[in-house]
Amino acid sequence: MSYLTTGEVARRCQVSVGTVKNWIEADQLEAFRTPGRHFRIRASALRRFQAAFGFAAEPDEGPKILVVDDQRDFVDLALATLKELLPNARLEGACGGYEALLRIGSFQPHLLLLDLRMPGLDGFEVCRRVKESTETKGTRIIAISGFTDDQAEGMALACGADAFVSKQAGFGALGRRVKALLDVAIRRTRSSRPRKTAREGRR
Amino acid sequence: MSYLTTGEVARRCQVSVGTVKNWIEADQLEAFRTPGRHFRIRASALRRFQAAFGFAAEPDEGPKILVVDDQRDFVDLALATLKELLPNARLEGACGGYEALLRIGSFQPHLLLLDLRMPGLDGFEVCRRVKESTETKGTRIIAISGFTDDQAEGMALACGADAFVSKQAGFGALGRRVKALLDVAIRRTRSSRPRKTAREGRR
DNA sequence: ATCGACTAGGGTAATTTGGGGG
DNA sequence: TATGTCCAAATTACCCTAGTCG
Repeated sequence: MSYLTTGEVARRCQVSVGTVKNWIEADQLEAFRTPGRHFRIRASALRRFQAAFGFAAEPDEGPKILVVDDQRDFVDLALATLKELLPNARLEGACGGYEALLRIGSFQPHLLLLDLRMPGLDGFEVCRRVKESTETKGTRIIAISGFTDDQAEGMALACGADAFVSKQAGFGALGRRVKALLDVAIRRTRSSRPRKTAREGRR
Repeated sequence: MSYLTTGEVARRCQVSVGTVKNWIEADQLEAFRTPGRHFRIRASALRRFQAAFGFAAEPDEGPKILVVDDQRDFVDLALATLKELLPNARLEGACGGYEALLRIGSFQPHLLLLDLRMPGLDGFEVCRRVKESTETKGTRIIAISGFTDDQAEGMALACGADAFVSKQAGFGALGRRVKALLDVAIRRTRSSRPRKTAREGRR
């Protein structure tokens, strides 16, 4: 959360990396360098920059959270509970791994609550795929398991999960994890400008 | 797609860039500037503008087609070929079943060209899931197989595919199928001519 | 020490700006 | 009044290789 690279700034401002470097060289954006001459930008410096140039972020509509479990009961329960904990969050649910992938694409959540043990496409695989795709790799993932299963935790983290919580820990613990990770997930942009835009402008 | 340039707005509204700048200067369209004084328009601001001035909210964008195969070679080939057959279609590709599900969610194509034989998550399963979800069940699917495999055709149709084409039939046959199904998937496709700036980025 | 992912730096191409005038 | 067009200069995007990060 504290220091950003030029690429991360570029994604947030929807601009190329070279442009960010121009801004830095023109002293419009404050930055310092690592010993290897790579730039680092403080989050506070970026906020000042954005404020100065009207690069206001989208009116924040609140974080998006997707709950995934093969049991619809648990999904409903989690959605209801989270709605109280995070009144301005946008919540959706998916039942099973296949539906999860489809919905991740359409909903583009900041955070995923992902049950590991699901028939068919399980949480480990979902985790791997989400972190593999450049479009969705910024999505934070909290892996959930109903078992006290040390192996599950290790495997989930190996698949790219950002945290692991057992269902036995209760929603209090889960909620705290969610809040902690949301701070990171919102900042870490999911770049939505992969295209070489503007040239293929047709219609 | 949160920030747009003047050129992108101009294309969407079918006016020239200068006109867009006039709108901005007249405070009819909200915008901010990059440090280099280039304008950026928030997508939400453009929506407000279009609503306020009764701008047609771009009904005619052309069909969206997603090509799915585990071999990137085939995906590239299909995209290049379809680009000629359907100049105003928006084309994207996905490599493998998992990436396909994610991209179906985000791209929301009208039509899917789906290879059946893929390692991991195969085309049959993708087919089933797409037709199962209420959000995506309207997506038309052309199943593709490299084998002359009568079983594949029957299985694909059982999984919900709308058509089956063997790779041996060639792109001509595939293209005809695509056009036929697109008419069903989209009611009308108004062809709008790009202005004289039709330019291909090649190098 | 290896490895993948990312960055710096530069050179070039493409787009945008702003103004003046159809 | 609103919009389309022409222009030079500025800004931004894209491409490459060597080097850094973790």
